[in-house]
Amino acid sequence: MAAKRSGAQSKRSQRKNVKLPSVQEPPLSLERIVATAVELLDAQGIDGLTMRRLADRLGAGAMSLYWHVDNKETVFDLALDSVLEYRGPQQTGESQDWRADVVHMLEGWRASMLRHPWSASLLPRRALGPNILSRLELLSRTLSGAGVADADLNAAIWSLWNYVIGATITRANFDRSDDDMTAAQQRLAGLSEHYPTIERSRLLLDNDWDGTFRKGLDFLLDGLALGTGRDAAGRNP
Amino acid sequence: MAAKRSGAQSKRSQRKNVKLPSVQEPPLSLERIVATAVELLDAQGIDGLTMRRLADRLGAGAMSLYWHVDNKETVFDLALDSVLEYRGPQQTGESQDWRADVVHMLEGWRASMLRHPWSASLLPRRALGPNILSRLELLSRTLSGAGVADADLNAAIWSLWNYVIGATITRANFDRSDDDMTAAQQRLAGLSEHYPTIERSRLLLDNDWDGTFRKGLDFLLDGLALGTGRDAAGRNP
DNA sequence: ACCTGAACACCGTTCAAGT
DNA sequence: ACCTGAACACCGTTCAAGT
Repeated sequence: MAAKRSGAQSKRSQRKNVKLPSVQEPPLSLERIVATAVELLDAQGIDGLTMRRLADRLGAGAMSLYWHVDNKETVFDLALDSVLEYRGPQQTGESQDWRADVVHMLEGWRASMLRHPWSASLLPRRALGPNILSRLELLSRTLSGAGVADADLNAAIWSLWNYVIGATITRANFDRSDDDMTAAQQRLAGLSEHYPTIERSRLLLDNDWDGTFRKGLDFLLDGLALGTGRDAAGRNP
Repeated sequence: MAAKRSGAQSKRSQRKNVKLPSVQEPPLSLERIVATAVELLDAQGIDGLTMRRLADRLGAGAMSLYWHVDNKETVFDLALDSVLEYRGPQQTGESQDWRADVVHMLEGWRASMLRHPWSASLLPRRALGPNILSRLELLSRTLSGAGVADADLNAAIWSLWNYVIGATITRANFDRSDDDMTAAQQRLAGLSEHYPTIERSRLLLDNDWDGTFRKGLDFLLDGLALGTGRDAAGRNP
């Protein structure tokens, strides 16, 4: 092994030694790259994904990835889409409970993203892949079938999108820095004259994330259901 | 269009020369650092903020910042909070239109973040600063005064939070890569057998962002208002 | 067709040193 | 008290070169 004599300890050469020659890696492929990228993201977070580190984990030379992939952005795109995998609604027949269908799909979507906490923050800044498009299509069809007026349809879909995205990003991030939250609440205790209401309701200590997600979703769906009966213009202030 | 595409020429030495000796910079201070960081973020986006670049723009040596600031994270925290500045509700007296108050505050919040498109994505992953806490406190008080039951209060607040965060992050990011959206819609055109509903409703071409934001917010507030009259448990499926 | 190391132009941060 | 350059351990990506 070419000991590179780097300035500090020979951590690098040690790493090289660990790669046993008997365990011969399968050849690189897009699938392996993407799967390993997801592993790395799950383990180290969004800043932990490094082209060099990824190649290392694949047992490949640092620059080999660039034959399979244009750049790092592409790796993010592929990893994200692979994690949002969605195989349509379970039953093809007509469901009579549109609301349950919507809740089911959105909770599943949220769960997928929480399994890979880096994914939610990534989603809004990438182009929409086929998997999220499928979810949007299902949402659209379900709401339309439930009686949401055409003029309201896009706003309805985006409002659900916004809600899910916002909830999941918030949860995924607070999850990682949990003490931030309790620290914030404790700071609040000292400032109860400034923030008496959220201090009293213990807003920042509420960690029934699933329940709160569902409850807020119900508010939103209540509002959507309200509109289904009547003309879209006829809402009274 | 500033020439972003500098091949390998003497950009660095040129930059140094530009710093005229006659213009003598005021001394470094937290305020100047934060203000310049916001400028830089506005101009170059979240990846454009670099400790070295920031110091350069301040006319200071690269490492001078570290005397005023612990690390880059701190710069982000301070820049974010400075952008969310909030001076409470306009009038101290009781308002009789809680709904207008909520809409007003949330639209202002969103507008602040859209003026600094990097801020929305940053917000959920940082500790909550005093400015957002003020907004949450106001929200809490207003909803409570409007008759939202204590048991529903936190879910109500978080649902509005989620909605605003999700909407603003989505908008800020689609804004920056506008062609992604039309590209996606054009891809859709070729795949109309897969996504007929969102193809028909032109979901991805709807760029009345403000109107859609308001409409979805109204759905959510409709749902919240629904719950105010009666017991929280008495919602029929 | 597939993989590689060297090299370039960057990063954030530490540290000893300057005024 | 405030600022600095050199240095370290990293980055993403290009390129010429290897098989």
